[in-house]
Amino acid sequence: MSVRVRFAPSPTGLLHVGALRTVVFNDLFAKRHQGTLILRIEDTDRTRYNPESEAEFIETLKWVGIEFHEGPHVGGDFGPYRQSERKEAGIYTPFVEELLAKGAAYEAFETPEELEQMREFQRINKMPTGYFGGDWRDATPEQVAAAKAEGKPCVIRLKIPRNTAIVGEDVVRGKLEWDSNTVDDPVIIKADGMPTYHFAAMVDDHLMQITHVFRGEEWISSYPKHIALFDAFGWDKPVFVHCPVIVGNDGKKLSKRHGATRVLDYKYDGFLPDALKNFVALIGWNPGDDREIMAPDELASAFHLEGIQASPGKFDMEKLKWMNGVGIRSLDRDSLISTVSELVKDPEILSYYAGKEPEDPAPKISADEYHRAISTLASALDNDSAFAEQCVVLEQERVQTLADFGPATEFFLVEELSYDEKAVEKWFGEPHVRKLLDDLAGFVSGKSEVSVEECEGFVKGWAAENGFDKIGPVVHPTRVALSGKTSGPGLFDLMSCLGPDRIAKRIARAKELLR
RNA sequence: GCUCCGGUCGUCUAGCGGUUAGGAUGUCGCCCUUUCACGGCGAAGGUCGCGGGUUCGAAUCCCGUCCGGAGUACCA
Repeated sequence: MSVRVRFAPSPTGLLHVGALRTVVFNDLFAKRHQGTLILRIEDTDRTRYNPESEAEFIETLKWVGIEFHEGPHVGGDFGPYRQSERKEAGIYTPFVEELLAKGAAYEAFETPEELEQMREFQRINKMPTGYFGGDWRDATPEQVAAAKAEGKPCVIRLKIPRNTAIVGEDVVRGKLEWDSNTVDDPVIIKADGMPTYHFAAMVDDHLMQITHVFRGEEWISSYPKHIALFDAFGWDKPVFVHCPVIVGNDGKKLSKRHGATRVLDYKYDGFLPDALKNFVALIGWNPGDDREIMAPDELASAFHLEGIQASPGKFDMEKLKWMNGVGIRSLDRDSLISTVSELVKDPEILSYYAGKEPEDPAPKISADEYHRAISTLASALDNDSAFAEQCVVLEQERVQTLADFGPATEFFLVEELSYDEKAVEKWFGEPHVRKLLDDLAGFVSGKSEVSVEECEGFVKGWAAENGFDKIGPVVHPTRVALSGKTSGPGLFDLMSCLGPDRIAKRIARAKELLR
C-alpha cells in the first residue's frame, strides 16, 4: 500500500515552528516513500476560526517549499479537504448513525453548566475528572425520547468500553496501554452538529486512506479515545507517530512568549527555507549517523521512523544561525544575488522591521538599523546593481542571515560614511597617514576603475617605498578611511569594488578627521 | 488530584550489557591572514536525574524515587 500522510492544522492563527516540524516530517516521509502528502483543514471549531489563517498556512508552506499533492488549494480525489465542507456534505452523518445503531455511541443531554458542576464535584473529591457515564451512557430509550421531546440540546458521545485495557502502538515509544476505566467518553458531535477532532480526524484519516499519522506528543493523552473509535468501527488503524514537542528555554511548549514562533518571521529575518527545514528536522530526529548539514533530497532519503526521538527538544537559535550561514556560503553567485534581492525588495519586509519588537534585550543590530540598511541595499540593487551585487558577494562569508546583508553592505552604499571612533583614534594618529591618503588619491585620480591587483600593487608598493616591511600600517588606516571600521572584506577587494570615485570622495572626507 | 510521556556536556544528539561516553553547536585558545569572517587544529564542558538491585561488568536490563512536561473542554 502506498504511503499517504497528511498535515492537518486548525485554522486558528499562525503557522508556528512546532507545526512546521510536523509538516517537515510528513513531507520527508512522503518523499522517502514516494507517497502522497495531503493538506487538510480542521476547522470544526467555529468559535476559534480565523479566516486569514488558511491563507497564512498556504503562504508559509509555499515559502518553505513544501508542496501538497492533495488539499483545498490543489484539489484531489478525497475532497473536500476542509472539515466544515465535509460536514456540510453530510460525510460524517452515516458514521455517527452507525455508531448509534451499534450502541457504540449515545446521546447526552447535560448542559455545559451541569458538566462544569460535575467536574467541580470530581475535583473536590479528588476523583479523575471527565464524563464516565453521567446520566446518559445507560439511559433508556424512553429517557432519551423524553429529553428530546423537551427540546434539550444534546451531544453525542463515544461509549468507551469499560473494564478492559486499551492498547495502542506508537512508532516512537512502542506499546502504550491504558486502563479503559480512566478514559472518559469523549464528545464526538457537538450540540451545534459539528464533529469534534476526536471524531472528524479519525473518520477522515480512514476515508482518506491515511497510512501514517504524524502528530505532536500532546495527543498521546487522547490516543486511547482514538483507538476506541477505530475499534468501534472495526477499521484498521494508521500507524501513529507521536513526535516530541519543541520547547522553549523554559522547557515549556513553544509559544509566542518564546520569541519568533511564526514561521514567516523567519523569512523576513533572512533564513533560507532549506536551512530552516534542515534545522527543524534535526529536532527530534537524526539520520543515524553524524550528518547534520543535508540537502533536501538527502534529508528525504535519510528520513526513517527509527530516528525519531521520544524526548522533547529545545530550539537553539544560535545553531540555526550557524546552519543558515553555511547555507548562504554554499550559494553560487547568481542564486546568492537573486535570493538576497528577492528578500530585500519584498514589499513586506520594511513593515516587518518597522513593527518588530526586540526579542533580545540588547541586540547587536537593532530593528531600526536593519530597516534602514535593508532599504539602502534594496534601492542600490535597483539603481546601481553591478556595484551592489559585488558588495553582497564580498560579504557572503561574513553573514549568518540574508537580512544581515543590509547592515553588512551598508558602509559600501552610503554617501556619508560614519566612522568608528575607536578605529579613527587607533589609526589616524599615525604620522604617515596623511601622505598615504594623498598618494592613494593620486593613485586613483583619473582612473575609471581599479582592479584588485592594481590595488594590491599600490598598497604593497607604498609600504615598501615608505619603509614599512609589513603592510599592516598601510592597510589598516586605508581600511578605516574607506570603510569607517576595522572589519570587513579584504582591503584590495574592498578598494576595487568601491572604485576610484568613491575612494577619492572618502579620502577627502577622511582627511578632515586627521589631526 | 487523576492519567500518560520524558530525563546523556549550556543546547541538538550518538549510544541498545564491555567505548578513554562519540559528533555538532556555542565558549575559549592556536594556526591561516591586511582586519573581520570563513577554514583548519586543539581545549574546557557530562559522577549518563537520583537510589537500589540483576550481572564478572550497566548510560544501556529491573524496581523504586525525584524532577520536568502533556492531557484532564460541546479546542485542536
